[in-house]
Amino acid sequence: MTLKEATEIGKCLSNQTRVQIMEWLKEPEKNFPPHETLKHFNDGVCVTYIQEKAELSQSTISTYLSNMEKCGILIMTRHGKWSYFRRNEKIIKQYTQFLE
Amino acid sequence: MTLKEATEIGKCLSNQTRVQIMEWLKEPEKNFPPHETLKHFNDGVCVTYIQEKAELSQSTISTYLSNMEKCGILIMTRHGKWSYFRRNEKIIKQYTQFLE
DNA sequence: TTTATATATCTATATTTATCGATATATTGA
DNA sequence: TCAATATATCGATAAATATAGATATATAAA
Repeated sequence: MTLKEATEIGKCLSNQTRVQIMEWLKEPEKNFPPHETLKHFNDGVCVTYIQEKAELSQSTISTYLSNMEKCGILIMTRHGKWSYFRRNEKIIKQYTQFLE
Repeated sequence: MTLKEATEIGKCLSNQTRVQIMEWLKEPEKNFPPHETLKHFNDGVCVTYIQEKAELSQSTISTYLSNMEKCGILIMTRHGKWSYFRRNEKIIKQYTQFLE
């Protein structure tokens, strides 16, 4: 992991809501209602559920999640009209190892 | 570690120079000249050396280091007119465990 | 005690980020 | 095809951060 990549991750983790989202996504089944279409959380949680729980506008949360995916800490999977986001544990591990 | 505390650390790690400083402080003897007064790096590196290497103004670096100490990732030790800064590995570990 | 040096703090301005509403795009279902 | 829904993107403005120079403070050295 380069300095630049680590800094991009740091920027995503410099806002309380975004850190909170990372925490929520550790346990989707505990923090979110079940999806109607997908019967599991294997691919994470859809934007709408995250937005409702965060209580910020849809556009704000969409931008957050997009940037968090761009820097690698989230993985997005599209199913039909839904975008599901989950943690990218591999990159998160690389980041924490970089810091230590 | 609380969400708030983790976010404060994230803010410190959201700037390339500050992340760079954290990296430099992993190996002070490799990245900085020896101090004239103190003959070791046990307490870290003085502000002036960090400032010169970072090539930003003294006030900027002083503020950076002060904030990094406030959120816990650095430890400051004062010796005479010098302030020495070193990594706080314990808090860094707590932070990375929080993220994982 | 005066002077020099290291660091901290204050004030100001430029830049970046936060956040929203509006709108565009994509997909599904009627 | 058309309407509804989910998400993404755009444009604007408010708030926060970056950064410097000036100045204050603390300590050491002369």
